[in-house]
Amino acid sequence: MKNISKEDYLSVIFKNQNSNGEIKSNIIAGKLSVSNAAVTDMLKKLSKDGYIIYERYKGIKLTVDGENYARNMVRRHRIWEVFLNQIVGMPWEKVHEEANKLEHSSSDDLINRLETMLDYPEYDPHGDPIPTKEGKIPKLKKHRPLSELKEGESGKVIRVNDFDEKFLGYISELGIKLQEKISVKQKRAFDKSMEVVVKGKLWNISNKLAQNVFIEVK
Amino acid sequence: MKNISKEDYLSVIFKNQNSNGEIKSNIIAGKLSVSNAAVTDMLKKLSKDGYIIYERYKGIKLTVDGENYARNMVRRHRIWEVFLNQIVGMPWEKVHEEANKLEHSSSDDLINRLETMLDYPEYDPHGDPIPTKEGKIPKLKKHRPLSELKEGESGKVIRVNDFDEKFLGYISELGIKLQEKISVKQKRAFDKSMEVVVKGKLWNISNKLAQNVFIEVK
DNA sequence: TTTTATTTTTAAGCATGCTTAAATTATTTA
DNA sequence: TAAATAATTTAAGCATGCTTAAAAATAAAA
Repeated sequence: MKNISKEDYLSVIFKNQNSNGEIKSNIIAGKLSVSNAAVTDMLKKLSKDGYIIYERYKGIKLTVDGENYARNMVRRHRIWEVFLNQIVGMPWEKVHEEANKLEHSSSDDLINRLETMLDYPEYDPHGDPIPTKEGKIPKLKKHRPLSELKEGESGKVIRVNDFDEKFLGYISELGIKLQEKISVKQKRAFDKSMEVVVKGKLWNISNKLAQNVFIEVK
Repeated sequence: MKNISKEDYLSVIFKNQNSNGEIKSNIIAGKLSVSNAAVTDMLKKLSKDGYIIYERYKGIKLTVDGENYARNMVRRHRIWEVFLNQIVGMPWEKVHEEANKLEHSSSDDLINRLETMLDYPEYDPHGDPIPTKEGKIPKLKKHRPLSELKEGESGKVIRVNDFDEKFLGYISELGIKLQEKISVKQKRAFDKSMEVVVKGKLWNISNKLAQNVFIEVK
């Protein structure tokens, strides 16, 4: 019950690193809602612990140890999400926050038991891939944000961003869920909103919403 | 993720208060493996927060608020234990430690969902009663420690102490579990050890062990 | 290239929860 | 009841993880 903060920092670095495996301390502060000073503090500790390569004013990069630790945290989080959703019956908009707490407080043994019970799921309730015990991460099918679909195009929801409970609650009301088909009827240039059909119903959705729903590319 | 220590202190006070609802700071330090000074520190905080009545060098007593908080922690702990044991299939000697972590990291909503799923269990895997949402605590049937049974007596196991994983692992090897029948064949005065029969097998057990297994009184 | 703006770090400080050592109060025992 | 013992509290200090304000380094714009 000691490394909650460290674990959160490592997760954020892992999930937000760019294609070169780098991240700005800025981003970390934003995602964790702490000051930049707090980030600098923690970077020093993580560096001393051997989890990141860090040089002041320069880049931040996970070491192999850090990558392993972080990937395991992501694994723990997503397995809890599947468990809460499928076994406990908790709605998908609630599982993220609950898993955020549980991920720090469970043994690897428990996580592995849950995984076995769930028959080794590859994706969490939001469509994010679950790293295996060995560190493999299932590939996501090719996808693009709903916001980039053109008028007349349609496709299946393959992933949604899980950053905000209210966002997820809202799209649930529209009938949007994984594997659901969505068709774009009309796009309005001036505010980038769009009219879409879900389960036969027509909805007007904002660009911000559409940016956070991802459609499988056929 | 803030009140882990406070929650632990309240639980310990709740579970170890005497019949007048009092407890010595001594006991708390022992149960939590911290110094007496740490206990004094925390008592001041708990008092300031309105969870206990506390006067230096005098007694320690839970307020109504403190009692409610503590009882709910015990509820959370024991519901997790049942869940881990029955749904996840974790052996009883492991659930206590795991629940010790999870109890601080779950919403009341999750606890209530688990409880519903389990169909409102009254006892945890060690035979301890689970307080209801409303704060009612199921009555334990009358029982006494196995160590107090006389030669020739027998009865069913109704509760075991869960303080030590190794103890539980050991008695599992002897076939001791809830509802199991135990007969006392012989008692040795010099070290208070006893010979007992469990599932047709004869075992020699120490007084210390026998003090932590409780037998239903007919 | 120099100025301006942004990002990052340092410095000082705070709350939490722990430690050991010394002092104080309560309880036993002679 | 007085002395010895046990329990409890105070004092000083430490690590963690955060804050704001000021300083330093980097990146962007003129």
